[in-house]
Amino acid sequence: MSSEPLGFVAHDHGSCRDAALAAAEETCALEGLQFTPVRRRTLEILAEAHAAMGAYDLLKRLSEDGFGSQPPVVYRALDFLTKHGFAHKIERLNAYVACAHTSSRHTPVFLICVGCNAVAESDTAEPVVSKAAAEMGFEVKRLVVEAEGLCPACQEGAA
Amino acid sequence: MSSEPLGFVAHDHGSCRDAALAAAEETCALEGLQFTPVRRRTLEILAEAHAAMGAYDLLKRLSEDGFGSQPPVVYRALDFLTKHGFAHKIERLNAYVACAHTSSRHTPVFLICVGCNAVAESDTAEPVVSKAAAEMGFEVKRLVVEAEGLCPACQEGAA
DNA sequence: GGTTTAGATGTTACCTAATAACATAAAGGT
DNA sequence: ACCTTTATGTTATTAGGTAACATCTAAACC
Repeated sequence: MSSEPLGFVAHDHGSCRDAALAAAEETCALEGLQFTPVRRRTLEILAEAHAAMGAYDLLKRLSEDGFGSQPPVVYRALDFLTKHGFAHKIERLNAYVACAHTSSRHTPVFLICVGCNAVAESDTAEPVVSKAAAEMGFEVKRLVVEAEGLCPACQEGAA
Repeated sequence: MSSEPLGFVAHDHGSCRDAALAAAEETCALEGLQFTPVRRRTLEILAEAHAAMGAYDLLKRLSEDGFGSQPPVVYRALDFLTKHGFAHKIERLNAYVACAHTSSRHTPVFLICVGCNAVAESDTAEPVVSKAAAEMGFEVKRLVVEAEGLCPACQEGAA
């Protein structure tokens, strides 16, 4: 459960959740951030799902758990989680995932399987773009790299 | 107007439009695709705007021009244009741009200026991801690479 | 202890993005 | 001419996201 790419291999999602929560808890304590019940629960749901979830699915789960039922509830929690790197938005899917790299800040690359909707997170995309950007004098603040395709299991299924 | 990165330099948008339309026209003739009035007009609007446009802004323009006024009208045109590479979707913005590389198929990298909303398109991102993907046995079908930041002009403005 | 203030949570109301399902109208092939 | 495919248009609905405002809680201050 270190920072190596987790990929599409089968594994225990329970320990993913624990790791994600523990990491967030620690960071929040360190930086004086409020890891409140909604925020905690939101991350927990994401980490357990271990897949990209839409904001409204997430919201339904939250309201079933006794939290507010209106969109701002979930969007504020997601703002917090993404701002501090505990979760990421998958732009291609308008959906959210718990961060799989509990260690530190990074420029994630997402691999989205169109067969089973699993999402794997891998590190270090930075170098790719910097060349093209530099040529134009463009200063990169944030980078989105998302690959759609087939994970190993779904490649077999397709054949 | 070749396939070199156009970037954020000032240039004649009129000739961009002509180039984009000519290229689409040619490809459609070659491949037996129907470059119908709505599709043509949609690409034309995008190419003239020379910026990312939301689907609903585009739709308003189309309906003012006498085409249908309901969402599917524009989404179908956009499906056609993006499927054949005449336009691209900017996932980060839920918006669409005419393709700046009239020549051939490519894996575009988009540089999105958060200062002025200009979008530049550059080529070749492929190599970046292939390594991470290969490590996990992931087969990439489509790649989204979008950098947010500041273009040269807006960097000066910020200072 | 009581007060002020900032941050968090909840609501209503609304806007933008996108798709499903169905009817009609042209093109294209035989 | 006839049939089939592709394209266009509609209505209706779902998903994604934000603005504005009221309330509550917890530090921080006196």
